[in-house]
Amino acid sequence: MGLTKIEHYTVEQNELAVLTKALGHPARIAILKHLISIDQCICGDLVEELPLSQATVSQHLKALKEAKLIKGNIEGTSMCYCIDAKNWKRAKEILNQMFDSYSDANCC
Amino acid sequence: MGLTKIEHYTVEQNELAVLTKALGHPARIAILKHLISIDQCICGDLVEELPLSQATVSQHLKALKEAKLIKGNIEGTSMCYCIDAKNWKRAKEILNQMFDSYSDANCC
DNA sequence: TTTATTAATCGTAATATTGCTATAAATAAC
DNA sequence: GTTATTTATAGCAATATTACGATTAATAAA
Repeated sequence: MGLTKIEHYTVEQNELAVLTKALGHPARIAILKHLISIDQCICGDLVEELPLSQATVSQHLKALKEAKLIKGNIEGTSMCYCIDAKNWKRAKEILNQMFDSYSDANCC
Repeated sequence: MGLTKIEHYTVEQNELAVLTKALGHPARIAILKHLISIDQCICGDLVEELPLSQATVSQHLKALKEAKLIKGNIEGTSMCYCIDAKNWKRAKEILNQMFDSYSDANCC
């Protein structure tokens, strides 16, 4: 089928899944790390950083934007993509909430 | 194509991508949360918890196992799936390493 | 106005994922 | 041995993802 029935899960579960799914590609990880390392960015730069075509990089940027991990501002003739500070923090929080809800089990 | 060329990225980037990709489905998030909440588990229980068939749950468990987020031990006639404590900690660490490498940019 | 530059989108193809039913394999209970 | 129980796997169909080249749209430069 290939169709995830999101209505069967909680809002929280879907939020975490959407977030991690957006992170789940090395190119998108690479984009985020690059954005972090240089503090700001335009897409042209990224295409040179990545082993991908301009169209593919644009698609990955769109995915990151939809997950609100980055935001894009028009900067004259090009786009300035940046980490979305607010949602970056929230992403970290909800992930750590999950990680921290586990404390060594007494089984296995 | 649908084929990610992992050889074009760093080991670190691929590790993060593999981890987050494994987390990127609400059913797998739900499985992890359930495992955490009850400290131990057998698959039979899970099938009743989730809106999925036994076969599909088994597949998701396999994905989580391959990402080393959980481990399965044979427990008599059934399987005992648990959070993989060591790798759970590592997962948290490498994700936080990324999250913490960002500190509010001075752009946008 | 014409010509670059930049980034998004369209169309396409290959591969992956999701999910099911049916089946297999392994053990436990009878 | 036969029959349940439990989990994994095979096989299949539908949808999603990844990636590309080509095109579009918008602005800047000439």
